Amino acid sequence: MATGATQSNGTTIYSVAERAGVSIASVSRVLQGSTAVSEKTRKRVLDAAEELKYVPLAAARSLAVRHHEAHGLVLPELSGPYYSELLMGFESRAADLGQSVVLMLAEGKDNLPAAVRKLATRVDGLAMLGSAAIPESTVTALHGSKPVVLIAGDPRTDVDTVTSENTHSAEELTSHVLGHGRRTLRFVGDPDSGPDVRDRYAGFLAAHSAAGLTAAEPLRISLREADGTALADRILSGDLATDALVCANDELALALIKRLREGGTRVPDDVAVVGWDDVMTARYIEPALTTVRQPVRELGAQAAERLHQRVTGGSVEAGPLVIPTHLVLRSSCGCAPGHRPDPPD
Amino acid sequence: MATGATQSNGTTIYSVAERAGVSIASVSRVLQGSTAVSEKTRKRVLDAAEELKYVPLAAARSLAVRHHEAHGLVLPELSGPYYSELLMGFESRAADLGQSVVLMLAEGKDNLPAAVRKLATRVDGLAMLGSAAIPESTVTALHGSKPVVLIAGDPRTDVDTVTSENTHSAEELTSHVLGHGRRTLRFVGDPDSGPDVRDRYAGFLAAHSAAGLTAAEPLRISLREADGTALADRILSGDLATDALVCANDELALALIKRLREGGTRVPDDVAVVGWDDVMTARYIEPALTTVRQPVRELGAQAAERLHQRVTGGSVEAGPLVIPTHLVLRSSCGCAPGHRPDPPD
DNA sequence: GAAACAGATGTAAGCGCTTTCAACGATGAG
DNA sequence: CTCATCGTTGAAAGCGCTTACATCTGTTTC
Repeated sequence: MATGATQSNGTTIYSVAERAGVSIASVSRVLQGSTAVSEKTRKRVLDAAEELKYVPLAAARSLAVRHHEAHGLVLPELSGPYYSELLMGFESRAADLGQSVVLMLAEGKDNLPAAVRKLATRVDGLAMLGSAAIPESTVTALHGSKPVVLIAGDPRTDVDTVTSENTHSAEELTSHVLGHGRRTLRFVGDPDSGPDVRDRYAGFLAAHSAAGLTAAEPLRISLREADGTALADRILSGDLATDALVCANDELALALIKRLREGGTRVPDDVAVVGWDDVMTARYIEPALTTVRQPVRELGAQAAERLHQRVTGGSVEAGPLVIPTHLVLRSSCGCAPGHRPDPPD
Repeated sequence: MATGATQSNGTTIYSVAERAGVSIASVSRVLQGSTAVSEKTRKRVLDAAEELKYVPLAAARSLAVRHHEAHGLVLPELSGPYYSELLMGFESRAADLGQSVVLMLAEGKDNLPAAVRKLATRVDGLAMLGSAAIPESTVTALHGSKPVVLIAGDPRTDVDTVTSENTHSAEELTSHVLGHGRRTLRFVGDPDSGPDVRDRYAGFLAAHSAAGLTAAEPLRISLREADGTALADRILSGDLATDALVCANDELALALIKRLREGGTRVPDDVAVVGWDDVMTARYIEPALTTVRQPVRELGAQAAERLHQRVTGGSVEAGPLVIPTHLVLRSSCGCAPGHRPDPPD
């Protein structure tokens, strides 16, 4: 490593052509595996490329063919399993479709719109999380020049959207808790913080009406651990009467359970707690967390797929795409432990 | 959405120039914020670009300036917090340096070397995890044409490497467990599965020699939950005598604790269990897991930084980079609960 | 008032690749 | 033997952008 011997060696399609004793057109042809090329030429080109350690310049190809063969993906951040799963699904499908993925994390960018615009510069289309805090104006502006798909945002008709089902599962979950005889349920999370939480709250409400009950106001806190812990303290102090907490995500539910038990409250006996997402910890905590499993990976894959359809202009099955979720009953809701086996991963 | 109204509108630097009544050179200049341009021209260009919804084509710029302004990153996959953290660190630093990141996940690619070569085509340099299963030959071949940095692999001198400290912390951790009076420790994980595990096992060994003890053979299983559970069953069956398990990662430790306790074994009383990584669940499980915290995010950031130095050919502080780790003592090792507060996140 | 200069702008030459089109040689049919 | 045909190949024209370099205008200086 004494000398920076590494850098991009300046071999181009010309060097290869020369070495192989053919024209650049032929080199291009064999490298693209495209049109007919004689076996002899093919071999000579391949050998030359090998010897020269030729690495094509994607930019040049992109320029010539006028597309990037890359999808952009904007996520808020990556903590927790949710975004990771989504990303895995997206990357995997994108790769299957021959697309690279260039990733951008919103967190920490001081000028998000600018960052997104820059991203748009090098991809054929981009997918972004509804929660990534991209200004609406930026979204529509982009959408004016490149295909955009929104993930887990509000279904809408002017832009492609891919979301997972919220309201129905939330209603089902809430009804289940009600079925355990609980009556003073509280929804934990701020319905105004985003479409997901809003819809889950709507399901919470719906379950109450269906049972002829009226639901209490939501406990509007952020979806982070610290806020859950603080809320648990309020409950422990007797400040807040409840026998079941329906949380907008698992992180909150987990924090609540942990602190509540530390404070001597029995879960689920004194207060049941249910979450949303089915993160790994949900299975490990005592009591195991009843929650809702989202097919997050599938969500990502669908987004990549949809985007690709738009980019290639192929058959565009329009309309918002909604992916179903399902309940995972464990014991934190009041079900007997071992009541049902965990579904396989 | 009736018509695919969306696609890449064909506005180029020429359209903008025409609209603004200036030359393309001027447009380029204001868009790059480069050379002096009169205030008047600047405004006209900006307005024109705005009206035309102009989105530059990164490929054209890349071709002209002869670099991509992008870093490639190859990870094995994304489950668990480790790779996510790494990725966040990498993306964040890369963004600070003005680089896009194009991500590739090794998992599921049938032809990895080909995929990596394709990636190399569109970035200025690439970072990859030592554990991503890239054939050595591919690495060196790539390294011949673009800067490469290896993350969490073996420190080496022919390629840049960024790793976190393993052996020393493992020794410290093991000594700590020994200090609790445990004597039949078992190391859980396969030292041959990669440099990380190998080095942790080396520390395990070192601690034993330092105490004048001889260590038992490692329990060679994969780092996944299922294997941990299976191992716990073996222990429960009395098949394996041990009073402390030093696990190669948290996932294993967690699975072990869970199953062991389900089986009636007390942790840490009957058998202590410690892990590595400090994943989120480590704090939630009962008993809270003693483990080693890796500055994973920093690892990613350093990789991005190092790569960028290589790419720009700037001052190349050569040599492998090793980032320190530190013990997080909780109660699964035998320390009294509440023994020490969790460090803040 | 002319010369010298500085700032702003335009002209044009690539950057490395794909792809159309024409040219070529070899082959088979008539 | 000639002509059409076919499979291969090469020449060359871009793709949209950056950036020397040349040009032009308006100042400043003596």
